[in-house]
Amino acid sequence: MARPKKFDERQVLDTARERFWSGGYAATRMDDIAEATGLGKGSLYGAFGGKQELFHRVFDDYCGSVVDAVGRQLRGDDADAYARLSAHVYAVAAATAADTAHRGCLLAKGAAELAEHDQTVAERARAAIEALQALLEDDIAACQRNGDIAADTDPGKLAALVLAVLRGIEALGKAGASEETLTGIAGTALAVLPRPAH
Amino acid sequence: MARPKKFDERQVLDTARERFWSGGYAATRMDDIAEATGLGKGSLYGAFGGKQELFHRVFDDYCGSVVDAVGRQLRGDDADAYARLSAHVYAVAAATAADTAHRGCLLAKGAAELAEHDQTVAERARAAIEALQALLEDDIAACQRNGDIAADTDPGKLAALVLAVLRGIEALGKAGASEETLTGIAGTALAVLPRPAH
DNA sequence: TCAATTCTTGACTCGTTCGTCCAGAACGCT
DNA sequence: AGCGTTCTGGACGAACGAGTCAAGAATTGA
Repeated sequence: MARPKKFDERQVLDTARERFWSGGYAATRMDDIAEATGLGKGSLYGAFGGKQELFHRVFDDYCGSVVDAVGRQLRGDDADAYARLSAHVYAVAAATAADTAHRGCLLAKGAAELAEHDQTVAERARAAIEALQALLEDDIAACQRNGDIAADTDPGKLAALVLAVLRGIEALGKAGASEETLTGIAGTALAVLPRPAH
Repeated sequence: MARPKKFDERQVLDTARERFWSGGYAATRMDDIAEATGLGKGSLYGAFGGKQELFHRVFDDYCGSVVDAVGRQLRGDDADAYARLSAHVYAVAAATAADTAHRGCLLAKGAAELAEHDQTVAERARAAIEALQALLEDDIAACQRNGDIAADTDPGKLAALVLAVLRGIEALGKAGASEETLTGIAGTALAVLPRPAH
């Protein structure tokens, strides 16, 4: 019926994510993205609408994939709940330390740059954070059922604390903290979680 | 000898801070700053050199004032060390919640936007974070001497954890967390700090 | 008062960047 | 093959923003 698209939308979004991630929104040029993807600007605008809309697509995708990935790391049987929590916290510290370019997380970076002036970004970020907290809360509740964490503490409160520590690890990583420091924070955070008596 | 400056450098820096803070670096125009201060662009460039140099001045100032302010909150006698720590943690949560514009902290925002590509900003942010950690460590060590926190935990590790929580509170605030959530995190973080036996 | 010096103003230059537009290409259907 | 439709590429327009510059203003010392 009509000429089919020559490019893979998924691939273009990935490339755009890469650019926005390392440069930020304002500093990334549409021409960059066009060149990086090999697309002409006409195709780019035709397919995605404009810079802001493209960023929203990328940001949404990113938030979704982060929540998915964390979900895969945290969901499972009660028996392994604490091991999964511990692995996740250390994984975030390691990933942040390994990010030598200090790009941090696009969720945090995008929110920092745009949340104040872009309602859509703000809302999406809020939703993603809420989802992450829910995942943590479920896992912590499982830890409590399994006797790995004291049952007399509100799992929601502990989840909020752990989430804050994770976001803090990333912020410190962006500010140049060493891998040792970040791993140390992960360990200390896990160590101070209240254990059941005996 | 020569015509004296008509403007107050301090005031210009404050105005520039305001602009950079709410708009970010890339999205803030020198014309904006010129208009906001009432200065002509010539004076602005004559006095500060250029956009990047002006931002560096603003950023340095900001980092210095944050470290100073925290220092004033945390330094004092051993007897009040825990009260000061507690007050500080709650103060950060309250301040973040009160920041309805979700601007967050310029230190975090600037680092997020520029640390990857601007060596000077990265270095300054790292130094500020290190100074904050040192202040926390001193206060926590005082708490331990006074018997408010278990003495068998490395104060440096606890300080790193608390710092991560504080940075995390701010990150969550920017993502839209409620005052209740933020205050809750502050309380939970203080509650899980290890107490001396009896 | 005059000269020397530094500050001020805003118009100007020049590169940059978003978004548009259009001629032509690729495809499926008849 | 011919046609309608959609995609492609890149030239173009228009606005914008960083930094410059030159003419004039304010000030002190002689």
